[in-house]
Amino acid sequence: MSTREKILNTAEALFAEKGYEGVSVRDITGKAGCNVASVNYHFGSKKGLYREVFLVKMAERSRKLQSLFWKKIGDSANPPPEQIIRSLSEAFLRSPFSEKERMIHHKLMAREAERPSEVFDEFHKKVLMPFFRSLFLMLEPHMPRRIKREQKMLYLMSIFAQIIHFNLARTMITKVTGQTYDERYIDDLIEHIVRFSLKGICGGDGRK
Amino acid sequence: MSTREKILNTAEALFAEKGYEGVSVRDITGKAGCNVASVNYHFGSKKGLYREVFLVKMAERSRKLQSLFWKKIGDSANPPPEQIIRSLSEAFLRSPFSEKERMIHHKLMAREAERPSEVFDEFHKKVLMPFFRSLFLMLEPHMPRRIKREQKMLYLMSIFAQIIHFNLARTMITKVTGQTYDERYIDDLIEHIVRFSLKGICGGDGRK
DNA sequence: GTCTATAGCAGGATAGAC
DNA sequence: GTCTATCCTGCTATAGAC
Repeated sequence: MSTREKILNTAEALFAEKGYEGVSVRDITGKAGCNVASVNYHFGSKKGLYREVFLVKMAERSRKLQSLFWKKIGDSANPPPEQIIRSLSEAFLRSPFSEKERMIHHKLMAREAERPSEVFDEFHKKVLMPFFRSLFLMLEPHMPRRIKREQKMLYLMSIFAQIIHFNLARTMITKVTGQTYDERYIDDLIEHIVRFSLKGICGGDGRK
Repeated sequence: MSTREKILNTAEALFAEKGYEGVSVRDITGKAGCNVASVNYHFGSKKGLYREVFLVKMAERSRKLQSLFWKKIGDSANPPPEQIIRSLSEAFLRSPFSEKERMIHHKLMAREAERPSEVFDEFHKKVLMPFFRSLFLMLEPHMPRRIKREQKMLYLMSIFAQIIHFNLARTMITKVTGQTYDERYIDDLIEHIVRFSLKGICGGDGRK
């Protein structure tokens, strides 16, 4: 792996773990096994490195997650809502990355959702928004008819709220439930999100 | 207001906005209008100040939120699930604080949920856990019968996931939905959380 | 209790050898 | 491209006058 890549990988792990300000260039280069100057050589500045982490690593992973989702959906033009929600939950809670990488992804994403940096606007427009839009179009026919379009959007947000939260607030959840966060438990989580959200959106058991 | 209080208030606003590492003692004392040494005089260290912010300001607000919730519930021994969810959403999304203070509270809380500091354990045991427990006891009878206790706990987590997320990811939500985050919209949010979660928990319209 | 002054160190960034 | 050495700024914390 090139120095550039090593820095990129180390940096995103540390940024996710401790936040941008919580990490120094020396932390990164130290852990990556190269000298302090290399960050400035390759990325211009610490800020430039963060930007690159987001626009390269995060965007790449997002595209992978999205294509995994579409693979689960298959080529059905009109998939049942249960399949949509389950595919979404599985894509974001289980695969195709290591659990460490999944955490990195969600932590960085949540941080940007909460306090967007300059990079986020571009990322949002190019990567997130198109995906949200097609999800919404698939789910919208299954929602209650009478409510407004803006309120319908919230149904989608509620699903993501759970996915993000169950990925992030892991420490709190294990404290509250007393469960360990293993593969077995993640299956339970997915099952729960599907059951809860399906009823939440469609009411009843989700069948029309 | 005493210097001590001014520091405490300024500090929590800044910690919430930029995170612990993103804020310097100079930022805090500068904005609070006192000298740099005052933090060390009153709180021993920057860490001690953070600790105090959490154990005093956060705990205080949490107790207020919880007692507000109980007031909304009234003295009914067995309130209907809709009332529980609505009271919860209203307590955490609307009142009794300014919108700025509500954001402070949720940002600090989310940060601790994600990456707990030394203070959090104590806070969790004393403030959060008892509240979760009584909420669970009230909601549990309305949940599907067949599932395990640990999975039932997740129903409660799903409600909090939404409350936290709709408070925090405001920037993203306004971007996605195109809505402004005013009082009117918050009413919509509460209405949505109640509708979605009630169906999610009980299925159907929530009536037994 | 509040201030100034300063110690002592860690931060990001750069220059220049190799 | 990679390294060391170094600059300078800004950090936390403390000493000591008032």
